[in-house]
Amino acid sequence: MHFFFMFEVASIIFFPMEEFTEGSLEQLQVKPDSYGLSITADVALFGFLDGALKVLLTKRSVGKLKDCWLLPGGVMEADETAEQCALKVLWYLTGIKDVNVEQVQTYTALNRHPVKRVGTIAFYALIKPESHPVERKLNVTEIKWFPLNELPKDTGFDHKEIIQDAHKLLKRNLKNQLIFGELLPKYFTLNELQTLYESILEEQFDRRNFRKKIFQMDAIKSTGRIKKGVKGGPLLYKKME
Amino acid sequence: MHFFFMFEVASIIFFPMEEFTEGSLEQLQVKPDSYGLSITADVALFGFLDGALKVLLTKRSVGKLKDCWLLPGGVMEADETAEQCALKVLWYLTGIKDVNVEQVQTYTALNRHPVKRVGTIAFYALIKPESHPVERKLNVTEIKWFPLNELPKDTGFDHKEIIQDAHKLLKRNLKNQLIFGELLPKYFTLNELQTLYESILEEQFDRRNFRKKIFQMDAIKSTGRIKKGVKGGPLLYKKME
DNA sequence: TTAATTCTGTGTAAAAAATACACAGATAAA
DNA sequence: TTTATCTGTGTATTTTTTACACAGAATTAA
Repeated sequence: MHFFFMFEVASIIFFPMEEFTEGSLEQLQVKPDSYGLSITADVALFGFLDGALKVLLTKRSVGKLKDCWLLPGGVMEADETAEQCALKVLWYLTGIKDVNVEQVQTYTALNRHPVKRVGTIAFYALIKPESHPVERKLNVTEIKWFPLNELPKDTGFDHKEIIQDAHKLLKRNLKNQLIFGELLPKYFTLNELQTLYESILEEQFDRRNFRKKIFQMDAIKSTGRIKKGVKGGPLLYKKME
Repeated sequence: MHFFFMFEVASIIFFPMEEFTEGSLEQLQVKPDSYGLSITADVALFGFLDGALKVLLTKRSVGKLKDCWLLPGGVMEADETAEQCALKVLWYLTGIKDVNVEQVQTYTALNRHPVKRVGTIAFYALIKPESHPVERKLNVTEIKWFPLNELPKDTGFDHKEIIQDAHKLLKRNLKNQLIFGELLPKYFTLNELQTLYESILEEQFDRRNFRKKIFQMDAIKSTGRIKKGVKGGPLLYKKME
Protein backbone atom coordinates (compact mmCIF):
# COMPACT_ATOMS: atom_id res chain seq x y z
CA MET A 1 0.00 0.00 0.00
CA HIS A 2 2.69 2.35 1.00
CA PHE A 3 4.90 1.11 -1.79
CA PHE A 4 2.17 1.95 -4.20
CA PHE A 5 2.23 5.46 -2.97
CA MET A 6 5.95 5.76 -3.31
CA PHE A 7 5.88 4.47 -6.84
CA GLU A 8 3.11 6.80 -7.77
CA VAL A 9 5.07 9.71 -6.47
CA ALA A 10 8.12 8.52 -8.30
CA SER A 11 6.31 8.33 -11.58
CA ILE A 12 5.24 11.91 -11.22
CA ILE A 13 8.34 13.51 -9.98
CA PHE A 14 11.08 11.75 -11.88
CA PHE A 15 12.35 13.74 -14.79
CA PRO A 16 15.41 13.40 -17.00
CA MET A 17 18.39 13.76 -14.72
CA GLU A 18 20.76 13.75 -17.66
CA GLU A 19 19.71 17.29 -18.46
CA PHE A 20 21.14 18.55 -15.22
CA THR A 21 24.43 20.28 -15.81
CA GLU A 22 27.38 20.71 -13.56
CA GLY A 23 28.15 24.04 -12.00
CA SER A 24 24.56 25.00 -11.52
CA LEU A 25 24.95 25.09 -7.76
CA GLU A 26 24.66 28.86 -7.84
CA GLN A 27 21.04 28.38 -8.71
CA LEU A 28 20.45 26.69 -5.41
CA GLN A 29 21.53 29.68 -3.39
CA VAL A 30 19.02 31.96 -1.81
CA LYS A 31 19.02 35.38 -3.41
CA PRO A 32 16.85 38.34 -2.55
CA ASP A 33 15.16 38.26 -5.93
CA SER A 34 13.86 34.74 -5.98
CA TYR A 35 10.64 34.47 -7.94
CA GLY A 36 7.36 35.51 -6.45
CA LEU A 37 5.83 32.34 -5.19
CA SER A 38 3.06 32.84 -2.64
CA ILE A 39 2.56 30.57 0.32
CA THR A 40 -0.78 30.08 2.01
CA ALA A 41 -1.97 28.16 5.01
CA ASP A 42 -5.13 26.06 4.86
CA VAL A 43 -6.84 24.55 7.86
CA ALA A 44 -8.98 21.43 7.92
CA LEU A 45 -11.04 22.05 11.01
CA PHE A 46 -12.68 18.91 12.35
CA GLY A 47 -15.68 18.86 14.64
CA PHE A 48 -17.89 16.10 15.95
CA LEU A 49 -21.55 16.89 15.31
CA ASP A 50 -24.68 14.75 15.25
CA GLY A 51 -22.59 11.67 15.83
CA ALA A 52 -20.33 12.20 12.84
CA LEU A 53 -16.95 13.69 12.16
CA LYS A 54 -17.27 16.78 10.01
CA VAL A 55 -15.05 19.37 8.40
CA LEU A 56 -15.80 23.07 8.07
CA LEU A 57 -15.90 24.61 4.60
CA THR A 58 -16.59 28.15 3.48
CA LYS A 59 -17.68 30.05 0.41
CA ARG A 60 -16.34 33.56 0.06
CA SER A 61 -17.35 36.73 -1.70
CA VAL A 62 -13.87 37.53 -2.97
CA GLY A 63 -11.19 35.56 -4.75
CA LYS A 64 -11.06 33.51 -7.88
CA LEU A 65 -13.02 30.54 -6.60
CA LYS A 66 -16.13 32.27 -5.25
CA ASP A 67 -18.43 29.46 -6.15
CA CYS A 68 -16.39 26.72 -4.61
CA TRP A 69 -16.35 25.37 -1.11
CA LEU A 70 -12.94 25.95 0.40
CA LEU A 71 -11.05 25.23 3.56
CA PRO A 72 -10.37 28.35 5.58
CA GLY A 73 -7.05 29.56 4.21
CA GLY A 74 -5.03 32.58 3.20
CA VAL A 75 -1.69 34.09 2.38
CA MET A 76 1.20 33.90 4.81
CA GLU A 77 2.61 37.35 5.46
CA ALA A 78 6.22 38.36 6.00
CA ASP A 79 5.96 38.61 9.76
CA GLU A 80 4.17 35.39 10.60
CA THR A 81 4.97 31.72 10.62
CA ALA A 82 2.77 29.22 8.86
CA GLU A 83 1.18 28.24 12.19
CA GLN A 84 0.41 31.83 13.03
CA CYS A 85 -1.05 32.28 9.60
CA ALA A 86 -3.24 29.21 10.04
CA LEU A 87 -4.63 30.58 13.29
CA LYS A 88 -5.15 33.96 11.71
CA VAL A 89 -7.16 32.71 8.77
CA LEU A 90 -9.26 30.57 11.05
CA TRP A 91 -10.07 33.60 13.12
CA TYR A 92 -10.74 35.87 10.15
CA LEU A 93 -13.04 33.46 8.39
CA THR A 94 -14.78 31.53 11.13
CA GLY A 95 -14.29 33.46 14.36
CA ILE A 96 -12.66 30.43 15.93
CA LYS A 97 -9.56 30.83 18.06
CA ASP A 98 -7.56 29.06 20.72
CA VAL A 99 -7.08 25.83 18.85
CA ASN A 100 -4.03 23.67 18.34
CA VAL A 101 -3.05 23.24 14.74
CA GLU A 102 -1.05 20.27 13.55
CA GLN A 103 0.86 20.45 10.29
CA VAL A 104 -0.24 17.96 7.66
CA GLN A 105 1.71 18.49 4.48
CA THR A 106 2.72 21.09 1.95
CA TYR A 107 1.27 21.13 -1.55
CA THR A 108 3.29 22.62 -4.37
CA ALA A 109 1.82 21.35 -7.62
CA LEU A 110 2.44 23.89 -10.37
CA ASN A 111 -1.11 24.83 -11.27
CA ARG A 112 -2.87 24.81 -7.95
CA HIS A 113 -4.05 28.40 -8.27
CA PRO A 114 -5.45 30.34 -11.23
CA VAL A 115 -3.81 33.69 -10.37
CA LYS A 116 -0.21 32.71 -9.82
CA ARG A 117 2.00 30.00 -8.39
CA VAL A 118 0.80 29.22 -4.87
CA GLY A 119 1.98 26.58 -2.48
CA THR A 120 -0.03 25.78 0.59
CA ILE A 121 0.92 24.46 3.97
CA ALA A 122 -2.00 22.45 5.30
CA PHE A 123 -2.95 22.02 8.94
CA TYR A 124 -5.67 20.33 10.83
CA ALA A 125 -7.31 21.27 14.09
CA LEU A 126 -9.98 19.79 16.32
CA ILE A 127 -12.68 21.67 18.13
CA LYS A 128 -15.54 21.01 20.46
CA PRO A 129 -18.42 22.66 18.67
CA GLU A 130 -19.85 23.30 22.15
CA SER A 131 -17.12 25.71 23.13
CA HIS A 132 -16.19 27.08 19.71
CA PRO A 133 -19.31 28.38 18.04
CA VAL A 134 -18.75 29.08 14.37
CA GLU A 135 -19.39 32.62 13.18
CA ARG A 136 -19.73 33.58 9.58
CA LYS A 137 -17.43 36.55 9.16
CA LEU A 138 -17.36 39.40 6.70
CA ASN A 139 -16.83 38.25 3.11
CA VAL A 140 -17.79 34.72 3.95
CA THR A 141 -21.03 34.00 2.15
CA GLU A 142 -21.58 30.46 3.38
CA ILE A 143 -20.06 28.32 6.07
CA LYS A 144 -21.04 24.75 6.76
CA TRP A 145 -19.99 21.49 8.37
CA PHE A 146 -19.68 18.60 5.93
CA PRO A 147 -19.40 14.93 6.84
CA LEU A 148 -16.16 13.58 5.41
CA ASN A 149 -17.89 11.22 3.02
CA GLU A 150 -20.22 13.91 1.71
CA LEU A 151 -17.85 16.62 0.59
CA PRO A 152 -19.47 18.87 -1.99
CA LYS A 153 -18.58 18.27 -5.61
CA ASP A 154 -17.55 21.87 -6.02
CA THR A 155 -14.76 21.75 -3.47
CA GLY A 156 -12.09 24.08 -4.81
CA PHE A 157 -8.38 23.71 -5.49
CA ASP A 158 -6.99 20.45 -4.14
CA HIS A 159 -8.87 20.85 -0.89
CA LYS A 160 -10.56 17.47 -1.13
CA GLU A 161 -7.16 15.83 -1.20
CA ILE A 162 -5.99 17.98 1.68
CA ILE A 163 -8.99 16.93 3.76
CA GLN A 164 -8.29 13.27 3.07
CA ASP A 165 -4.65 13.64 4.01
CA ALA A 166 -5.57 15.53 7.17
CA HIS A 167 -8.03 12.83 8.10
CA LYS A 168 -5.37 10.14 7.59
CA LEU A 169 -3.01 11.96 9.90
CA LEU A 170 -5.75 12.44 12.46
CA LYS A 171 -6.44 8.70 12.42
CA ARG A 172 -2.78 7.93 12.87
CA ASN A 173 -2.52 10.31 15.79
CA LEU A 174 -5.71 9.09 17.43
CA LYS A 175 -4.39 5.55 17.51
CA ASN A 176 -1.41 6.61 19.53
CA GLN A 177 -2.85 8.98 22.04
CA LEU A 178 -6.03 10.41 23.38
CA ILE A 179 -7.21 13.49 21.59
CA PHE A 180 -10.94 13.07 21.88
CA GLY A 181 -11.05 15.70 24.58
CA GLU A 182 -10.73 18.32 21.89
CA LEU A 183 -13.83 17.09 20.18
CA LEU A 184 -16.33 16.18 22.88
CA PRO A 185 -18.18 18.42 25.31
CA LYS A 186 -16.93 18.64 28.87
CA TYR A 187 -19.19 15.83 30.04
CA PHE A 188 -19.89 12.91 27.77
CA THR A 189 -21.11 9.35 27.90
CA LEU A 190 -18.97 6.39 26.99
CA ASN A 191 -21.23 5.77 24.07
CA GLU A 192 -20.59 9.25 22.73
CA LEU A 193 -16.87 8.63 23.07
CA GLN A 194 -17.15 5.33 21.26
CA THR A 195 -19.19 6.87 18.46
CA LEU A 196 -16.51 9.53 18.09
CA TYR A 197 -13.78 6.92 17.79
CA GLU A 198 -15.80 4.90 15.34
CA SER A 199 -16.48 7.90 13.21
CA ILE A 200 -12.89 9.06 13.10
CA LEU A 201 -11.35 5.65 12.58
CA GLU A 202 -14.14 4.37 10.39
CA GLU A 203 -14.43 1.06 12.17
CA GLN A 204 -16.74 -0.55 14.71
CA PHE A 205 -15.81 -1.58 18.23
CA ASP A 206 -17.27 -4.00 20.73
CA ARG A 207 -18.77 -1.99 23.56
CA ARG A 208 -17.23 -3.95 26.41
CA ASN A 209 -13.81 -4.16 24.85
CA PHE A 210 -13.85 -0.50 23.98
CA ARG A 211 -14.63 0.46 27.57
CA LYS A 212 -11.95 -1.85 28.87
CA LYS A 213 -9.38 -0.21 26.64
CA ILE A 214 -10.42 3.32 27.45
CA PHE A 215 -10.33 2.69 31.18
CA GLN A 216 -6.91 1.13 31.10
CA MET A 217 -5.69 4.27 29.37
CA ASP A 218 -6.61 6.00 32.61
CA ALA A 219 -7.70 9.12 30.80
CA ILE A 220 -11.30 9.71 31.81
CA LYS A 221 -13.23 9.50 35.03
CA SER A 222 -16.85 9.29 36.00
CA THR A 223 -18.70 12.33 37.28
CA GLY A 224 -21.22 10.13 39.10
CA ARG A 225 -24.07 11.91 37.35
CA ILE A 226 -26.18 10.37 34.64
CA LYS A 227 -27.32 11.85 31.39
CA LYS A 228 -31.05 12.51 31.21
CA GLY A 229 -33.14 11.99 28.13
CA VAL A 230 -31.46 8.82 26.98
CA LYS A 231 -32.53 5.29 27.71
CA GLY A 232 -30.49 3.23 30.08
CA GLY A 233 -29.34 6.21 32.12
CA PRO A 234 -25.70 6.38 31.03
CA LEU A 235 -23.04 7.84 33.30
CA LEU A 236 -21.37 11.07 32.33
CA TYR A 237 -17.60 11.09 32.20
CA LYS A 238 -14.99 13.81 31.93
CA LYS A 239 -11.37 14.03 30.92
CA MET A 240 -8.86 13.29 33.62
CA GLU A 241 -6.72 16.34 34.21
CA MET B 1 4.20 12.84 25.12
CA HIS B 2 2.27 14.09 22.18
CA PHE B 3 0.32 16.46 24.36
CA PHE B 4 3.56 17.97 25.45
CA PHE B 5 4.37 18.68 21.88
CA MET B 6 1.03 20.28 21.22
CA PHE B 7 1.30 22.52 24.19
CA GLU B 8 4.79 23.56 23.26
CA VAL B 9 3.62 24.51 19.83
CA ALA B 10 0.69 26.34 21.29
CA SER B 11 2.88 28.40 23.55
CA ILE B 12 4.89 29.53 20.58
CA ILE B 13 2.19 30.22 18.10
CA PHE B 14 -0.52 31.82 20.16
CA PHE B 15 -0.61 35.54 19.90
CA PRO B 16 -3.17 38.13 20.88
CA MET B 17 -6.26 37.38 18.84
CA GLU B 18 -7.92 40.53 20.04
CA GLU B 19 -5.72 42.55 17.75
CA PHE B 20 -7.26 40.95 14.70
CA THR B 21 -9.71 43.27 13.07
CA GLU B 22 -12.77 42.54 11.04
CA GLY B 23 -12.80 43.09 7.32
CA SER B 24 -9.22 42.12 6.78
CA LEU B 25 -10.19 39.20 4.61
CA GLU B 26 -8.79 40.98 1.59
CA GLN B 27 -5.38 40.36 3.05
CA LEU B 28 -5.91 36.64 2.76
CA GLN B 29 -6.36 36.76 -1.00
CA VAL B 30 -3.57 35.79 -3.31
CA LYS B 31 -2.26 38.75 -5.25
CA PRO B 32 0.54 38.78 -7.78
CA ASP B 33 2.67 41.01 -5.62
CA SER B 34 2.85 38.98 -2.46
CA TYR B 35 6.11 39.48 -0.63
CA GLY B 36 9.25 37.75 -1.75
CA LEU B 37 9.49 34.73 0.45
CA SER B 38 11.79 32.03 -0.86
CA ILE B 39 11.08 28.34 -0.53
CA THR B 40 13.78 25.70 -0.47
CA ALA B 41 13.78 21.94 -0.34
CA ASP B 42 16.13 20.09 2.02
CA VAL B 43 16.75 16.38 1.92
CA ALA B 44 17.79 14.18 4.82
CA LEU B 45 19.39 11.29 2.96
CA PHE B 46 19.73 8.17 5.10
CA GLY B 47 22.13 5.34 4.41
CA PHE B 48 23.14 2.27 6.35
CA LEU B 49 26.93 2.07 6.65
CA ASP B 50 29.20 0.14 8.99
CA GLY B 51 26.21 -1.20 10.85
CA ALA B 52 24.76 2.20 11.64
CA LEU B 53 22.15 4.52 10.22
CA LYS B 54 23.77 7.68 8.89
CA VAL B 55 22.76 10.92 7.28
CA LEU B 56 24.64 12.74 4.54
CA LEU B 57 25.81 16.30 5.18
CA THR B 58 27.74 18.72 3.00
CA LYS B 59 29.85 21.82 3.27
CA ARG B 60 29.74 24.21 0.36
CA SER B 61 31.97 26.87 -1.12
CA VAL B 62 29.16 29.36 -1.67
CA GLY B 63 26.36 30.69 0.48
CA LYS B 64 26.15 32.32 3.85
CA LEU B 65 26.85 29.24 5.90
CA LYS B 66 30.06 28.02 4.29
CA ASP B 67 31.50 26.69 7.47
CA CYS B 68 28.48 24.73 8.54
CA TRP B 69 27.43 21.22 7.75
CA LEU B 70 24.15 21.31 5.87
CA LEU B 71 21.63 18.95 4.41
CA PRO B 72 21.61 19.01 0.63
CA GLY B 73 19.10 21.71 -0.19
CA GLY B 74 18.31 24.62 -2.44
CA VAL B 75 15.78 27.02 -3.83
CA MET B 76 12.60 25.83 -5.47
CA GLU B 77 12.22 27.39 -8.90
CA ALA B 78 9.05 28.53 -10.64
CA ASP B 79 8.74 25.47 -12.83
CA GLU B 80 9.28 22.70 -10.36
CA THR B 81 7.41 21.16 -7.48
CA ALA B 82 9.01 20.74 -4.10
CA GLU B 83 9.63 17.04 -4.83
CA GLN B 84 11.30 17.83 -8.11
CA CYS B 85 13.40 20.43 -6.36
CA ALA B 86 14.43 17.92 -3.69
CA LEU B 87 15.60 15.48 -6.36
CA LYS B 88 17.38 18.26 -8.20
CA VAL B 89 19.38 19.46 -5.22
CA LEU B 90 20.31 15.91 -4.35
CA TRP B 91 21.64 15.41 -7.83
CA TYR B 92 23.47 18.74 -7.97
CA LEU B 93 25.19 18.33 -4.65
CA THR B 94 25.76 14.60 -4.26
CA GLY B 95 25.36 13.02 -7.68
CA ILE B 96 22.62 10.79 -6.31
CA LYS B 97 19.48 10.18 -8.33
CA ASP B 98 16.61 7.74 -8.67
CA VAL B 99 15.49 7.87 -5.07
CA ASN B 100 12.07 8.19 -3.54
CA VAL B 101 11.63 11.23 -1.38
CA GLU B 102 9.06 11.42 1.36
CA GLN B 103 7.87 14.76 2.67
CA VAL B 104 8.58 15.38 6.34
CA GLN B 105 7.46 18.87 7.30
CA THR B 106 7.74 22.50 6.37
CA TYR B 107 9.71 24.95 8.49
CA THR B 108 8.76 28.60 8.44
CA ALA B 109 10.31 30.22 11.52
CA LEU B 110 10.96 33.87 10.81
CA ASN B 111 14.72 33.97 11.14
CA ARG B 112 15.80 30.72 9.63
CA HIS B 113 18.05 32.34 7.06
CA PRO B 114 20.47 35.28 7.31
CA VAL B 115 19.82 36.68 3.82
CA LYS B 116 16.04 36.85 3.71
CA ARG B 117 12.90 35.05 4.78
CA VAL B 118 13.20 31.43 3.71
CA GLY B 119 10.87 28.55 4.37
CA THR B 120 11.99 25.04 3.70
CA ILE B 121 10.11 21.91 2.79
CA ALA B 122 12.00 18.96 4.22
CA PHE B 123 12.15 15.46 2.75
CA TYR B 124 13.87 12.26 3.58
CA ALA B 125 15.13 9.53 1.31
CA LEU B 126 16.79 6.16 1.77
CA ILE B 127 19.59 4.74 -0.31
CA LYS B 128 21.67 1.62 -0.53
CA PRO B 129 25.18 3.00 -0.45
CA GLU B 130 26.09 0.00 -2.60
CA SER B 131 24.13 1.20 -5.60
CA HIS B 132 24.26 4.95 -5.02
CA PRO B 133 27.87 6.02 -4.65
CA VAL B 134 28.17 9.53 -3.32
CA GLU B 135 30.06 12.03 -5.47
CA ARG B 136 31.28 15.35 -4.25
CA LYS B 137 30.11 17.82 -6.86
CA LEU B 138 31.37 21.23 -7.86
CA ASN B 139 31.12 23.82 -5.07
CA VAL B 140 30.78 21.13 -2.46
CA THR B 141 33.91 21.25 -0.35
CA GLU B 142 33.12 18.38 1.99
CA ILE B 143 30.60 15.60 2.03
CA LYS B 144 30.29 13.03 4.76
CA TRP B 145 28.03 10.46 6.38
CA PHE B 146 27.27 11.17 10.04
CA PRO B 147 25.74 8.74 12.52
CA LEU B 148 22.55 10.26 13.85
CA ASN B 149 23.84 10.57 17.38
CA GLU B 150 27.06 12.22 16.28
CA LEU B 151 25.88 15.18 14.26
CA PRO B 152 28.51 17.88 14.08
CA LYS B 153 28.10 20.84 16.40
CA ASP B 154 28.31 23.22 13.48
CA THR B 155 25.23 21.91 11.73
CA GLY B 156 23.67 24.93 10.07
CA PHE B 157 20.21 26.46 10.13
CA ASP B 158 17.67 24.22 11.85
CA HIS B 159 18.99 21.18 10.08
CA LYS B 160 19.58 19.22 13.26
CA GLU B 161 15.92 19.53 14.09
CA ILE B 162 14.98 18.56 10.55
CA ILE B 163 17.12 15.44 10.79
CA GLN B 164 15.47 14.43 14.06
CA ASP B 165 12.01 14.96 12.62
CA ALA B 166 12.91 13.01 9.49
CA HIS B 167 14.23 10.17 11.62
CA LYS B 168 11.03 10.12 13.67
CA LEU B 169 8.96 9.82 10.52
CA LEU B 170 11.24 7.10 9.18
CA LYS B 171 10.74 5.12 12.38
CA ARG B 172 7.02 5.48 12.17
CA ASN B 173 7.00 4.32 8.57
CA LEU B 174 9.34 1.40 9.20
CA LYS B 175 7.01 0.03 11.83
CA ASN B 176 4.19 -0.21 9.35
CA GLN B 177 5.85 -1.58 6.28
CA LEU B 178 9.04 -3.00 4.95
CA ILE B 179 11.38 -0.43 3.56
CA PHE B 180 14.72 -1.99 4.39
CA GLY B 181 15.16 -2.99 0.75
CA GLU B 182 16.11 0.57 0.04
CA LEU B 183 18.95 0.45 2.50
CA LEU B 184 20.54 -2.98 2.24
CA PRO B 185 22.57 -4.52 -0.57
CA LYS B 186 20.89 -7.01 -2.88
CA TYR B 187 21.95 -9.98 -0.79
CA PHE B 188 22.07 -9.71 2.95
CA THR B 189 22.09 -11.87 6.04
CA LEU B 190 19.32 -11.87 8.59
CA ASN B 191 21.74 -10.43 11.06
CA GLU B 192 22.44 -7.47 8.79
CA LEU B 193 18.71 -6.91 8.47
CA GLN B 194 18.26 -7.07 12.21
CA THR B 195 21.10 -4.64 12.81
CA LEU B 196 19.47 -2.26 10.34
CA TYR B 197 16.17 -2.41 12.16
CA GLU B 198 17.84 -1.96 15.49
CA SER B 199 19.77 1.02 14.31
CA ILE B 200 16.77 2.75 12.79
CA LEU B 201 14.35 2.03 15.60
CA GLU B 202 16.95 2.39 18.34
CA GLU B 203 15.90 -0.74 20.15
CA GLN B 204 17.15 -4.29 20.51
CA PHE B 205 15.38 -7.40 19.31
CA ASP B 206 15.60 -11.05 20.22
CA ARG B 207 17.12 -12.92 17.31
CA ARG B 208 14.60 -15.73 17.14
CA ASN B 209 11.59 -13.49 17.54
CA PHE B 210 12.91 -11.07 14.97
CA ARG B 211 13.35 -13.83 12.40
CA LYS B 212 9.90 -15.20 13.14
CA LYS B 213 8.37 -11.80 12.52
CA ILE B 214 10.30 -11.11 9.36
CA PHE B 215 9.40 -14.47 7.88
CA GLN B 216 5.74 -14.11 8.60
CA MET B 217 5.86 -10.83 6.71
CA ASP B 218 6.71 -12.95 3.71
CA ALA B 219 9.00 -10.31 2.32
CA ILE B 220 12.38 -11.97 1.89
CA LYS B 221 13.59 -15.33 0.69
CA SER B 222 16.77 -17.33 0.99
CA THR B 223 19.22 -17.51 -1.89
CA GLY B 224 20.58 -20.80 -0.59
CA ARG B 225 24.10 -19.39 -0.63
CA ILE B 226 26.03 -18.52 2.47
CA LYS B 227 28.10 -15.46 3.21
CA LYS B 228 31.84 -16.14 3.43
CA GLY B 229 34.13 -14.47 5.90
CA VAL B 230 31.77 -14.53 8.81
CA LYS B 231 31.57 -17.14 11.51
CA GLY B 232 28.64 -19.50 11.58
CA GLY B 233 28.11 -19.38 7.82
CA PRO B 234 24.96 -17.31 7.63
CA LEU B 235 22.54 -17.68 4.74
CA LEU B 236 22.14 -14.82 2.29
CA TYR B 237 18.64 -13.55 1.67
CA LYS B 238 17.07 -11.25 -0.87
CA LYS B 239 13.93 -9.22 -1.15
CA MET B 240 10.88 -11.05 -2.43
CA GLU B 241 9.71 -9.46 -5.66
C1' DT C 1 46.61 -29.15 13.25
C1' DT C 2 44.06 -28.25 16.98
C1' DA C 3 41.58 -25.62 20.26
C1' DA C 4 39.02 -21.64 21.30
C1' DT C 5 35.88 -18.26 20.05
C1' DT C 6 32.02 -16.36 17.98
C1' DC C 7 28.59 -16.50 15.00
C1' DT C 8 24.30 -19.14 12.97
C1' DG C 9 19.96 -21.57 13.09
C1' DT C 10 16.07 -23.47 15.47
C1' DG C 11 11.22 -24.47 18.91
C1' DT C 12 8.51 -24.22 22.90
C1' DA C 13 6.48 -22.51 27.04
C1' DA C 14 4.66 -18.44 29.51
C1' DA C 15 2.68 -13.96 29.56
C1' DA C 16 0.08 -10.38 27.61
C1' DA C 17 -3.21 -8.48 24.52
C1' DA C 18 -7.17 -8.76 21.61
C1' DT C 19 -11.44 -10.72 20.69
C1' DA C 20 -16.04 -12.85 21.16
C1' DC C 21 -20.02 -13.10 23.60
C1' DA C 22 -25.12 -12.64 27.00
C1' DC C 23 -28.06 -10.97 30.44
C1' DA C 24 -30.15 -8.08 34.02
C1' DG C 25 -31.38 -3.29 35.22
C1' DA C 26 -32.57 1.63 33.77
C1' DT C 27 -35.03 4.92 31.15
C1' DA C 28 -37.93 6.67 27.59
C1' DA C 29 -41.68 5.97 24.41
C1' DA C 30 -45.91 3.91 23.25
C1' DT D 1 -48.13 -0.41 32.43
C1' DT D 2 -46.12 -2.47 28.79
C1' DT D 3 -42.66 -2.39 25.23
C1' DA D 4 -38.48 -1.16 23.22
C1' DT D 5 -33.96 0.42 23.61
C1' DC D 6 -30.09 1.71 25.83
C1' DT D 7 -26.60 0.92 29.76
C1' DG D 8 -23.30 -1.63 32.50
C1' DT D 9 -20.64 -5.67 33.50
C1' DG D 10 -17.07 -10.51 33.40
C1' DT D 11 -15.11 -14.55 31.50
C1' DA D 12 -13.42 -17.83 28.28
C1' DT D 13 -10.87 -18.23 23.82
C1' DT D 14 -7.73 -16.89 20.53
C1' DT D 15 -3.90 -14.42 19.00
C1' DT D 16 0.28 -12.01 19.67
C1' DT D 17 4.34 -11.04 22.09
C1' DT D 18 8.00 -12.23 24.87
C1' DA D 19 11.58 -15.05 27.09
C1' DC D 20 14.90 -18.39 26.75
C1' DA D 21 19.26 -22.55 25.47
C1' DC D 22 22.00 -25.52 22.80
C1' DA D 23 24.28 -27.85 18.93
C1' DG D 24 26.69 -27.01 14.54
C1' DA D 25 29.57 -23.91 11.31
C1' DA D 26 33.21 -20.84 10.19
C1' DT D 27 36.90 -17.95 11.63
C1' DT D 28 40.78 -16.86 14.61
C1' DA D 29 44.43 -17.82 17.73
C1' DA D 30 47.64 -20.96 19.58
